[in-house]
Amino acid sequence: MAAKATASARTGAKARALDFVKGQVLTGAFRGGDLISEGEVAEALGMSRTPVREAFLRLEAEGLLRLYPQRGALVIPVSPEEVRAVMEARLVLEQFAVEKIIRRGPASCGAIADALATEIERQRRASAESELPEFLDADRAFHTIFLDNADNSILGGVYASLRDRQVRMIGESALRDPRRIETILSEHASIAEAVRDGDVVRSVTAVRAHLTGTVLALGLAPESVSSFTWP
Amino acid sequence: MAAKATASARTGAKARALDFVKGQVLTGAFRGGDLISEGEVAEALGMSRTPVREAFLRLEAEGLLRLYPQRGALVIPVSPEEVRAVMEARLVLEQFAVEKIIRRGPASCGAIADALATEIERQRRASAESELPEFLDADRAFHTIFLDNADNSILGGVYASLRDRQVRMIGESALRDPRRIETILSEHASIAEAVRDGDVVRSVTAVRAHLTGTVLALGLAPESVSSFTWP
DNA sequence: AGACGACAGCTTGCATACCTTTTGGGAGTG
DNA sequence: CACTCCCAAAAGGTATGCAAGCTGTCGTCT
Repeated sequence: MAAKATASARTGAKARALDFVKGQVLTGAFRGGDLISEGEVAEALGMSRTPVREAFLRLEAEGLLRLYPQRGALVIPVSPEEVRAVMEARLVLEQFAVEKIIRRGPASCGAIADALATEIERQRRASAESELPEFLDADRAFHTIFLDNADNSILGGVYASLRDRQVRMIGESALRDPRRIETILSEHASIAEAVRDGDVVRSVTAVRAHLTGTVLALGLAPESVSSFTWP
Repeated sequence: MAAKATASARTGAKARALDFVKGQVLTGAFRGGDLISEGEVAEALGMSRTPVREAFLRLEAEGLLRLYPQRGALVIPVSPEEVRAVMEARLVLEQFAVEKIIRRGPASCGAIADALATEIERQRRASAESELPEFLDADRAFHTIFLDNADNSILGGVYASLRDRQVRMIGESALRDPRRIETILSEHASIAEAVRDGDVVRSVTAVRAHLTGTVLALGLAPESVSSFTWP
């Protein structure tokens, strides 16, 4: 549900307001701690407060804003605690999804591995051409594959909102280091390989290692993100 | 700080609308498949459409309604697939929480076990007096203890919304059988005991068994709810 | 100088009015 | 008899107006 950026004109003012505010928050144009008002955004977009109001409400439910009565909308500042919680949640969900997919049998493993390989290739190309947005989108797609194929729309929806938040808190900061990009590609490849082999333990381990790497790149203590310890 | 005796009146119309619609959906007064309109609810509550609209929006985000443009709000019918997804998600989250809590050490295990025991006692009393709402509330409290103590507000929030949905889909149907109540109490006791002992494997196993029991009581195939298979 | 209080400006909360879209039924036609 | 077209009723989408609440400030009193 996150990627409908360009469908603005046709889909009513509400969607436009939602995309706009969400975009501003995710890209950091609205910074954490900022207090924004409905009228402000409404005027900027040339619409009335009503659609903006609905967008605010939605974003509050998604955890990006906090609405203070009669005061305004606070862009929730990213706390280290929230980063930790998001990464931990991602770990739990991805671990679940990977294991479930693999246990479904070798047939589907192949298909998934193919999909993963496609995204890795896209990411490699983006990396070579220094297309950061494309790289990030491919990264998102890569990880989304698991949850999209885990046959659980509820957890899939939760995961999507997690990714939104993570994009915001991490941004490109963790990718400043070119070596990090290489590492990501390599870890992704390991995951895809383990999935293709249908090896549950290796796949889960690879996912854990990858996310732990991200946690480290964010400057957090790896122990802070506990989860299932595995056989 | 002031008393909230007049809570329903003091809190705005938005909250009243939200409580009303949510209540109607959860209790089944609005049935799955019903198409309700803003004006309808607004008139019933003696307020304008605006607060009702906001309530609808919120409930859509929570997964209870689906808004069709220019048509109305559909009360999402409970599909077997959704029941399965909810139970699977609960399993994933509770398993995560229990394991994390126990790994924190014996000290906190004791405190948690005490809290669990309190709720079990409340449930036992409610059962003896045939206070079904009280029983359900204690059940909710029992399970919520895990997620509330797992130090992950994000997953905690997800879990809370899951419980809401489950209440709606299950209702009291699964409790028609008095033997089921006995089973629940016994399974809860097993969980609390394993937690007190700080035994990870036994605790997780007990949680799995309990939720699997619920799945069975709902008439679903137990294999349909896959999750981590454990050592 | 410091503290207290009233006021001005901004914000949201809710109501109301108007516009657009959807849809269901009825008249007319093949 | 079935199909199509058209229109009117109804619902949501958006805009706007007004009331109420919170903040910060400025002036006055002690």
